[in-house]
Amino acid sequence: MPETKAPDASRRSERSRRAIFDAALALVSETGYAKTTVEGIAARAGVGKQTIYRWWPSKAAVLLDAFLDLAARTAEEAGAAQGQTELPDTGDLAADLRLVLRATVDELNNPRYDAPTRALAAEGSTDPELGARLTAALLEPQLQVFARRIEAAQAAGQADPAVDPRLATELLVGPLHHRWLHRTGPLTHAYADALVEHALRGLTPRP
Amino acid sequence: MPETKAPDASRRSERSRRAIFDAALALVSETGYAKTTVEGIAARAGVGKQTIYRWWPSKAAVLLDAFLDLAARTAEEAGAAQGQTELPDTGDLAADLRLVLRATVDELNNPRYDAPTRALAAEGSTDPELGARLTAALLEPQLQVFARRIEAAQAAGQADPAVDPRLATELLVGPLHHRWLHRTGPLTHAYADALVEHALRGLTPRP
Amino acid sequence: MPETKAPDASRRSERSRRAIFDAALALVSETGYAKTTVEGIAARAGVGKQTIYRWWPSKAAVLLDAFLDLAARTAEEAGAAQGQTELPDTGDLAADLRLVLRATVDELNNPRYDAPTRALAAEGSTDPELGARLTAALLEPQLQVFARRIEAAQAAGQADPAVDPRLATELLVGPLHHRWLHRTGPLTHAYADALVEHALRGLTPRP
Amino acid sequence: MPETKAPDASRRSERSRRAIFDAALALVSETGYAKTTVEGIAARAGVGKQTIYRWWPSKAAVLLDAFLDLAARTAEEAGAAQGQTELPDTGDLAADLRLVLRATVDELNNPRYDAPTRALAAEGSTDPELGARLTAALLEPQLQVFARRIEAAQAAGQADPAVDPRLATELLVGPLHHRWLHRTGPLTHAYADALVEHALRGLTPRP
DNA sequence: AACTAACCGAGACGGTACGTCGCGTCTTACG
DNA sequence: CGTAAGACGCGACGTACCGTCTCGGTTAGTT
Repeated sequence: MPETKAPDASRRSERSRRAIFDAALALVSETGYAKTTVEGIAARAGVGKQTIYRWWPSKAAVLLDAFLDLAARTAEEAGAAQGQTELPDTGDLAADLRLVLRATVDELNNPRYDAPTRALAAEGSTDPELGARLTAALLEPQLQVFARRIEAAQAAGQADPAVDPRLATELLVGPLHHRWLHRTGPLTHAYADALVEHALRGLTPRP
Repeated sequence: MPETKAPDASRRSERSRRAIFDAALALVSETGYAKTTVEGIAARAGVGKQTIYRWWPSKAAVLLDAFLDLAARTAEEAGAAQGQTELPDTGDLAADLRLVLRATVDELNNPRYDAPTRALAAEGSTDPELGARLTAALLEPQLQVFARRIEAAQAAGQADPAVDPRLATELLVGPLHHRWLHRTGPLTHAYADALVEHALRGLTPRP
Repeated sequence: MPETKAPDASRRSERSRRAIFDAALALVSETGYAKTTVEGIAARAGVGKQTIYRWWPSKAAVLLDAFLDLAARTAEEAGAAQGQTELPDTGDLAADLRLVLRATVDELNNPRYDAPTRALAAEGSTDPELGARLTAALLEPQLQVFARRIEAAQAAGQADPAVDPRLATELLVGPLHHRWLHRTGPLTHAYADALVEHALRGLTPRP
Repeated sequence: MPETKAPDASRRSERSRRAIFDAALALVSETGYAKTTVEGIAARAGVGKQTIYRWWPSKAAVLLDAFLDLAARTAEEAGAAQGQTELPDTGDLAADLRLVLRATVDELNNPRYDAPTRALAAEGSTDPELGARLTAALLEPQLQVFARRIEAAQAAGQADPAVDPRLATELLVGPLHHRWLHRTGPLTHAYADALVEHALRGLTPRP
């Protein structure tokens, strides 16, 4: 086993965990990721540094968990009942995709999420291990929302069954992320709509 | 006067500049961007730290210039005459796009470019100023290659003139970068071809 | 009441006490006093840290008790009946002093005692409270051995009654400890003998 | 060579060196050796920690040099002209020894010297390397003062030439240090005088 | 040909943060 | 309730780099 010393998770202080998440998110929002330090997080959370290092290997890992926790709480208070993993299916594929893509645009425009998301994306692109966790926990579920809706559309004869749903998803999300990440243009609902329209033309079933 | 201290560029040591670029690229490739330090670059280049701080404001700026220099040299020895600014126009839009997108795939797969590119993308996504320089110097020219070819196609009646060439470009490049950055799938020529095909269906002129 | 929290000594685990003493002495001998930690003692003794802190206020106090215990056990198995409190009186003062001083030399040369004794002496010289306990428990009894024998000699007319027995004792023990503590020379039986001789005779040339 | 990285001593900042000495001595006097930290010394001296670690291996080494420096400065402003290494020789051995031993008593009673001296003695008794430096730099010169005077007395027929001057010195200094270190009695001029008298006369009753 | 002003290598400096160690307290589960 | 175990807040450790700041020692471009 690669673990040299496994702390007893059952004795973990929930109080500290929460305080660390809050402090981490607050500091990243206020001063940016680069200027956020483990020492600073510990001080702000009223926690010993060791308590951070006991449970996380790096600043990035702390922020990832903090962000995951934030997302989970947000989702919980929003979707609550039916679970956040499901997507709308009104029968109108374009309309449904627009809805979700517009939501994605809103999220990327939300300054509360922007800073940590950029920081995590940056760190994840460099650190493969963290990138994998990040992808699995945040990106993949979001992509699945699109992919499943497209599969449903294919089953219903509304979309070309020959197209890989995965590629179709990337056709929608890829340009959006690209524009966001490189700040090469404004992220608007109109842009989301245009993306859906042009991506769909490629998916429209052949007569 | 914005500059507090303007070093005399005419007396600058070309020898040191080269050595710093080489050291920076080597260290980023070998140990990663995060573990690369200004001190390390200076030591490896056999250069005083001050010589770095005299000409660049940050590690990222050094790496950006180093990478730009690498790209310029590579382009020079490849395209020689007219350089990378021109694009093929065989009359077959799909074929031309495939050609360039496949080249992009090859570049992203080249480990020599992978590490610095990721590092710069990461740093640029966090630091807006650097991001702007990065986009202007590296990303934008590449996007222009696509955009101009698409405009030419529109002028020639091979593509729907109603589509924003910029958006069309993002439809091609966005998914590719997304997959590369998040390592969510293999980057192959087949993938490039599929991207071109489905993006084009959206661009095909209406009967 | 001076004690804020008086643990019930009657329920104390003798097993743990022994284990702590053994671990403490072993660690001090093996790695030195400075590198010996309460945590290390607890781990080696298979004991919770709290069990140490419940009964001792500091690392030095543990070691003092451990050393006292060691001394007691050693004395018990050696002197058995009347113990170390009595001294030989053969009528020959010089011979008796030589005997005891040689024993002291042997003790200081014994590596088993050397490390803890040094550690305690060091700690005691800095921490007055501990120093007092240390002196009372270890040093004073040893000095009394000499002082009483000298008093007896004075009573028997073998020694100048004008001399303070205490000072005479220090004249014997002081140089020995000095040489040991500062490692300024070898500790041998010959040295012990010379000390006795000159302390008794003085430096004044004989007529 | 055992040195891994030798800093360039010629570029050393005298300003920092002085500030570190002052801070170290002040802190030891004010809060005691145990509570004095390298971090604290650095902060008080307005110096980076690395500047301390660059030139000294440990807190004890800093204090040793600081104390040596203090002693040197004190000696300089006191003995100035003829050099502090020489001793009085009035022809009366007892008087001369009393004079120097009384001075030693005064020094040990001086609170300015007491704390650092105890700390160094403690550390030196545990750390052989430091102890050796300490002995060589502070203790040995002091002992030489006595030893040389006694040798002169032997040459002049005032002292038994058969006695090892070294042992005679220890007979004087040992008891004094013993009493000081273990706080087993008051350090007075009377005590110094008594020591000289009995060391010279011996304990043997006069005929 | 000497002067001089800049860059250059080297690296010491005041700092900040790192990740680790040990302190002494507190909490949990067991006997 | 004493105990083994160990998480916790805390403080200091010794190290790594930061970006600034002298130091000589080359190199130009004047004088």
